[in-house]
Amino acid sequence: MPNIKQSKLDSLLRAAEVSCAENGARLTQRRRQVLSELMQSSSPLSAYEVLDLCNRSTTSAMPAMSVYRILDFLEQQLLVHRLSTSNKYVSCAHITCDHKHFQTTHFLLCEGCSSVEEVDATQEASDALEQMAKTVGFKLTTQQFELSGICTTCQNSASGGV
Amino acid sequence: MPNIKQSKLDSLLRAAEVSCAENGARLTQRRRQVLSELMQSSSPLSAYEVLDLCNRSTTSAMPAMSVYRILDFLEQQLLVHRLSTSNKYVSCAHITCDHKHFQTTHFLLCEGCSSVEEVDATQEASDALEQMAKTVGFKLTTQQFELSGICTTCQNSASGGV
DNA sequence: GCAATAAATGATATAATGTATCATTCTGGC
DNA sequence: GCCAGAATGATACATTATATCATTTATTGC
Repeated sequence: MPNIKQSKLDSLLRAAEVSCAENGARLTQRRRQVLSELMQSSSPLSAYEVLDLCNRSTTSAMPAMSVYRILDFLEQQLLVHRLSTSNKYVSCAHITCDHKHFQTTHFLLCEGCSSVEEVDATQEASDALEQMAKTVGFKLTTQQFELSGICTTCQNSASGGV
Repeated sequence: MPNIKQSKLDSLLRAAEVSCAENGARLTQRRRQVLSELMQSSSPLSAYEVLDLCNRSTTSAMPAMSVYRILDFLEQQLLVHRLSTSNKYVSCAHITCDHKHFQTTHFLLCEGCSSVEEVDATQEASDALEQMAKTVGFKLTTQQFELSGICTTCQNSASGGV
């Protein structure tokens, strides 16, 4: 389901390439391929789903091992995020902007269409959660959650499908 | 690591049995065994870790299938919780009290000792998160998160281990 | 340009995790 | 005791993830 234009995809990939270069890393052909599949997907993909997509669009088969390695790499580069509740991956929504990740990015998962919205935590939410942890003596290290809900589109089309 | 007394364990299991009975369900031998292992563990356990523990303490081997079925059952009965970030299970901290779960229970995971603290969401936190979702049109369905941090004990023993 | 080195990927095997399916045993009600 | 339904056993298999070593591809110094 290619829900973005080719031109948009190209500019995203170019930005990702620059981002890698700044870290002294390279966005190779394979990495670009994996990232591209994630960018074109409207919902999170599992490692093997990515693998299948890659092997569908190419003649040379990629081994599972490579996908896991590449996903790890892309995650380190903050180009993709791993959703721990579903064990799936999404491409970062902030590749083209100068957004910095401070471990306060949240993911809103739509139960209707499986789409994902990436949002920055509000100060109020961060404070409230920190305070909550504090009452039992915990010191939070990361604040990155996955919240389940229903997106605008699915709320309107009451059926809740794609 | 049996970090609770036998008497405490017994009373927990008795409470669990009553709780099941109220729902017209039964806490069978196997279910009791699985629940007991989780209660005695100071940290979350994976399905196969539970399986190994069960098969260590009994002569008759339990198949993996049973563990998954039983964990599902116990989760439905709200006697155990599944931590989605780690795919592990913990026994509910509120079995003996009259606590009701409204999908607003959070889990604080200690990165030092892997212990888990189960806390109720504060009103402030719930509101702040709901508000945050609202800004992008999301309507939250559940609020149950897993927050990473450092517990009191590990903060004090600066080493941070068990 | 070319060898030496490091990075990335390929290839294979295997470990770990989770589920489908049907057979068997256990339980409570009659 | 017998029956219906619940629970568990047993087997096979699907899915997901990792370990390991070989090979290819890029980079660097010369």
